Amino acid sequence: MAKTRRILKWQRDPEGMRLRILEAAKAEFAAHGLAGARVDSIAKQAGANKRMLYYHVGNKEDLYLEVLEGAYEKIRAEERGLDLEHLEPPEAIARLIDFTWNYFIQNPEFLALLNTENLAKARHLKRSTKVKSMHSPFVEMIRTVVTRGVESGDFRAAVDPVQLYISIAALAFFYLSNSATLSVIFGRDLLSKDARDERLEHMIALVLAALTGKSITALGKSKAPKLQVTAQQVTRFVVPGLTRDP
Amino acid sequence: MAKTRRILKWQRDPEGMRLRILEAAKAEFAAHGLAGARVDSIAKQAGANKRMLYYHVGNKEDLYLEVLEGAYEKIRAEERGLDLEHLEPPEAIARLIDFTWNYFIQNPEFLALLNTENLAKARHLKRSTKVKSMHSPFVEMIRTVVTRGVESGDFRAAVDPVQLYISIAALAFFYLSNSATLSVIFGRDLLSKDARDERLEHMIALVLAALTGKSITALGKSKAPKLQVTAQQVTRFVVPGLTRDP
DNA sequence: CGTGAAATTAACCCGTTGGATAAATACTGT
DNA sequence: ACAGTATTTATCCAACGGGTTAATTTCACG
Repeated sequence: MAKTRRILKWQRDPEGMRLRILEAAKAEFAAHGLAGARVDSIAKQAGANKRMLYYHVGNKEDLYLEVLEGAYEKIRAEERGLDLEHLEPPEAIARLIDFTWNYFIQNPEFLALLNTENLAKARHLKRSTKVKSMHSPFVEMIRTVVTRGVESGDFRAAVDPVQLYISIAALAFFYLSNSATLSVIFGRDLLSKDARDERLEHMIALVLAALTGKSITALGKSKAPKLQVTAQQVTRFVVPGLTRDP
Repeated sequence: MAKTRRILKWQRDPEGMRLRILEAAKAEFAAHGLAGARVDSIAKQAGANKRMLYYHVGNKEDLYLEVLEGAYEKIRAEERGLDLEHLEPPEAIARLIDFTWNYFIQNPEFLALLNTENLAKARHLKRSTKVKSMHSPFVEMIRTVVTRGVESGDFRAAVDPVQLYISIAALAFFYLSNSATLSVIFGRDLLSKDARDERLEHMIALVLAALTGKSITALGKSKAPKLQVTAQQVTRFVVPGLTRDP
């Protein structure tokens, strides 16, 4: 026949479409922020029509909130998979730092989304019951690790787990989130493989030195020999596929 | 006469106008980011007309870059005023942390502007010869302080001054820049006076403990007496409000 | 004074953008 | 097959927002 046989034009795929929309939205919001994101751009990137966004998710802000919630869900899920219970306290902390670092490296949109939400003074997050109920397991993990460390004598002093958690996140987050401006200021590429390795080593050395009182190498001077837990060991242990973009 | 005597409508003030425009632009860009900022809003906030922005500065991006450069100029100027040469190494580091912390607290727009610029992958900063020539004096200050500290025995090991500089900035920057989302997540106000004091103490304790090897109180437990604090005590002391909201 | 440049205002232009409407097409169950 | 609903497409639009044009007013200087 002439009219019906014009090749199938499209097929239904609600879930798939929804996922593609959210994925595209995540990329767009991460790249341009909330105000800078373009709804049409998200639609095109999702291989869809703008109308689809409103049909499947809602308006721009709904879309944004859903993306944000998804981002928190994802990191919380991965956090739960990291059990530090069976490790010696210093190794547990090193592992925690290593995880945080690599998660941020592999999920740069997460950093951008958090910055965007903070620019908005967490306006959306406050309205999200979902996110507020997703507690990070890290605080409790850290608390028990620190307690164990103090009791075993590995650590000299106790730390508020929330402060430590924030500090570990800070050391990694700031470096990566601000790598663009910092690279310009310092005139060197902070995202090169060497620079990243050096940074990870420095962070682990700094925190462990503070906690244990033992000097770990030279506070993160790269190619250092392997006394105690070196960053290389940990890195090799946790992160096989660290390489990044072209 | 009826027509000429209608009270003076406006007076000339080029420099003043320019300053008010830049001040208003700083506030607007800091509050909404580059894409979210509204040119009309800046004009109104400056007590001016939109046309004035273009007359005195240039288009939106010129305006933004000028604001950004001004922000860097300001912090660099204050940094230069801080001489750490005559202080004992540990005190110099503590002073540096204290300065960074308080500067960030008193200039929150600076944090927002940096985040905005990083979202733009430092696109504007790269084009700014002005900023690229404004090196922070801190890196060299830190280098000499660390060297002195190692020689005097105050510090156990040398650190890359750039890494240390970034780490100090990170500990303060992340906490403040992300205080909105963190406050929601942890269910407590991280910007209260007590919380801020506690944070400052923690940062100083963390860095100095790592550098000197000596345990400074209990890694930043606030009003705590100088007895070695046990984990239980810390837990009880720090975590009263860890339970989550409604 | 009065005149010309500098500073400021008022009004308009026009592409963009978030959002809405309505029509078309694919599936599902019967 | 067929009806009814779920999904998708094709347009449309009113508001917004950056930028411009042109007219108006102030002031320094002769």
